[in-house]
Amino acid sequence: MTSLEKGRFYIFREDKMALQTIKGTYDVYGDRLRQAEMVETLFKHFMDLYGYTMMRTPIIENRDVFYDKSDTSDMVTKEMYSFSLNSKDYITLRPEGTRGVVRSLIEHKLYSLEMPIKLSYIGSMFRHERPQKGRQREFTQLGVENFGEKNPLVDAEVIAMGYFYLKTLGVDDIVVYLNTLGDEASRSQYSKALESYFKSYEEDLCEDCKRRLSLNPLRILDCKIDGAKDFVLNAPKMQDYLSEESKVYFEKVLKALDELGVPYKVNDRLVRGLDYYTDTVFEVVSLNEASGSQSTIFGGGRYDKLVEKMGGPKLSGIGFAIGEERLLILMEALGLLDDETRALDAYIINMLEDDPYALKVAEVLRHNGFMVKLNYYKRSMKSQFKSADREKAKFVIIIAESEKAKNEISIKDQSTALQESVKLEDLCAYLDEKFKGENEDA
RNA sequence: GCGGUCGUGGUGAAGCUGGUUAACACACCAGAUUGUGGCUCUGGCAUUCGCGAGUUCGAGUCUCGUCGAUCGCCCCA
Repeated sequence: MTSLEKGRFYIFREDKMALQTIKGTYDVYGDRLRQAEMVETLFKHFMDLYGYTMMRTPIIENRDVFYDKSDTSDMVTKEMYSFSLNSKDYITLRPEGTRGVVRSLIEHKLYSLEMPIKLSYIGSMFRHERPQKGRQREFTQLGVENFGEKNPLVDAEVIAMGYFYLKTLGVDDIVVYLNTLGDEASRSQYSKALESYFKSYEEDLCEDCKRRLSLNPLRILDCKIDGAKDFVLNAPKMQDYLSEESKVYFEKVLKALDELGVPYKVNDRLVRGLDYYTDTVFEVVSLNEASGSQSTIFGGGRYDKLVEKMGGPKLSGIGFAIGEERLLILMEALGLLDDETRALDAYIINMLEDDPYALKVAEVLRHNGFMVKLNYYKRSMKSQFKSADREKAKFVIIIAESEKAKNEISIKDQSTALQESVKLEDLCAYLDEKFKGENEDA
């Protein structure tokens, strides 16, 4: 076999695997796409209500936008899709949205705008993880970022916005968890205290926690294996390491949420995974079993040092991201997604062969705002009626030689089964009249 | 990255200890009904069981590999 033959063979059949989506990625179409767009449309509406500006940043960024030597999270250390085209400059598929927005904020000096700066985004994120329900390698986040004003009212507004967004979608079966990690100094102090405390129990820790001990001891607190053990429950408490300022700040956030009617649970073992969080952190968890083990619908927190760390000015920030696919899984379980195909206004049964006449009628109707499909090729009238049923057409229009000769069409109201003849030039007015009546009834 | 389960048509699936025409249902197409559907009846619809190799006289059924899905760990949205 020559290399050319081999090559051609390869392209067409030898490796069939090349013809499927890569692991953890999916094609989205039809009902599923409409549902996703519905969720996104409401999100954009909420952004208008709360004064956020939508933003699109590139899906690929320089690796350093995300990569930070001090960052211990798995996301940064082992889940990023990074590659290099010249073995020098590394490019990364964004694993999250916040850092791209911060990069943009710094690059374009958006911080000269009036504070707070409210930005939001919708887009694909990429993480190289083992896929499972609610966890894909390419997934969609709806996120918000709020910069430049450190104020408990801002925290409360951000959390409330996310909560009311879910409420408006009809989502319940959720719980909002809140915690405060304190400022950076108290967080690292606490972290050290935990490390030395757990050091003496090292033998009793699970394998994962042994690893966490030096990496991020806070995570031991919410470990599923060790979390319930006595020595973990008796570990030093965050509260004892918080500055008075942080405590007061957190109290104010809680009070504002009470005022707004946002239910929440304070969970002092809530530790967010990304290293840049400080002070207020929160997540919304689904209690529905359909969500499986990936039950966090959205999560976020305050990140007052991130902008500065990335080379920008001292600028506080808070934000969250919603996992769109997880949200849709929950909504489906709650029966909030409808699969209704959109009903057609009219379906044209076309008995003419090789004649654009019916197409012309369809165009006239479409130009007048009616949703129309038509039959293009020779099929029995019976099967064309079946198509009309499947499309849930409100009216069926029949066009054959006799109609064309008289310059009219036959039109049948599917709800009443009444059929009449209408002059072509009167068709739009006829339908307008019909639909007007229908709307008044509704 | 680790462990468990699974992979048959457009869909849901049957297929027993390997045996040779791959059930059944829904959907779809055609006809009965040559310009009128949603009921009924009749017929059609998987050269093939994710992909590849092996064992065997013979594999959808066994073995290995691989790809994918799923559940849990881990991680996080």
